[in-house]
Amino acid sequence: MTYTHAMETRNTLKIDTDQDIASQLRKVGITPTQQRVQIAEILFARPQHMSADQVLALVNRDGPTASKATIYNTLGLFARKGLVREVIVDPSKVFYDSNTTIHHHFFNVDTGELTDIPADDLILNNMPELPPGTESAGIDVIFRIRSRDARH
Amino acid sequence: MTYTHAMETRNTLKIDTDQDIASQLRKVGITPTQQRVQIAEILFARPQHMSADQVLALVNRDGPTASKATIYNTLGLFARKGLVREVIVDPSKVFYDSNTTIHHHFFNVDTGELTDIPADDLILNNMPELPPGTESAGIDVIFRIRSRDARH
DNA sequence: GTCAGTGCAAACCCTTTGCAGAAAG
DNA sequence: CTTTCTGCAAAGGGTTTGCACTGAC
Repeated sequence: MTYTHAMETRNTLKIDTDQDIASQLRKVGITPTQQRVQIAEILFARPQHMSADQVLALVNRDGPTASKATIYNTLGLFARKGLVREVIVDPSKVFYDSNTTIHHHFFNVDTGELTDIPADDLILNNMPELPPGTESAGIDVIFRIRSRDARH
Repeated sequence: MTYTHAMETRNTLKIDTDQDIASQLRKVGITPTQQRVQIAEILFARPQHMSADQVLALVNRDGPTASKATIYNTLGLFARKGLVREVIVDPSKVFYDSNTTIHHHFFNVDTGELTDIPADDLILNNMPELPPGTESAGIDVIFRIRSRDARH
């Protein structure tokens, strides 16, 4: 995923990039439809955290391109294939994180803002043994923070 | 909160215990109504993780005692007052943890089961600096696990 | 042409809300 | 008596579903 925001400015490059994305999707066993490519384009423009709603809004910024159902289907599919990471910190909505390298999060409970903590900024020692018959499906470390001036 | 499950068997003790709970609630600035005491009784019988739904079912096990709205109001109030900890691991519902000592969680994504990890079983080093203008509101560490035989 | 993917709207489910009645002090 | 709390039922809001249509290959 070497696609960058700057590429969007030139059409020929955009087409090339779409082809790149298409082959990336094929590589993980995803049929690259128009909608999926467009959603991937938005998500992988840079490492970011987006809700389904935000993806929907961006995809349809210049006229309707994908429906709500397709957004949810695609995000779920991408998550299952490991292209994005679901971040569950806010009971009201799921965030999709296009940064799939190991890292942690600050979550501002006042603003709903989610920001990254590089993996090596935090070290986990004495890792607990997993319960018998289970295997790891990921570790989430969330630092919940509050804006210092916020009312309680 | 020294209330234990065994106490429920004797009525006189139950009454005493209700008074205990009432004063505990007053201590943190909560008016001890019938419903709140009953909810507290259930939650603090032992350290446990319950969804609003589960609390509702238990409270009303022997006839209706509290409504859904009251359950949500009370759980939210208890959380604000620090009597329970909200655990956000499942996008579909919030868990309320009556163990407020520092600890972490296993979350089995297949079964929805939530289990404790004692704080000292895991050590966090190199803690990141909080973003300027913010203060901590808690740290959540969740080990997501899968039952080893589960289909993917 | 076939099968997978998409769109639409309705259904779902947990949670919140508005407001009248009940309880706490 | 006053203020806070509770109950009911309806509304809210993110997510899922059912099914006919469309697009990928």
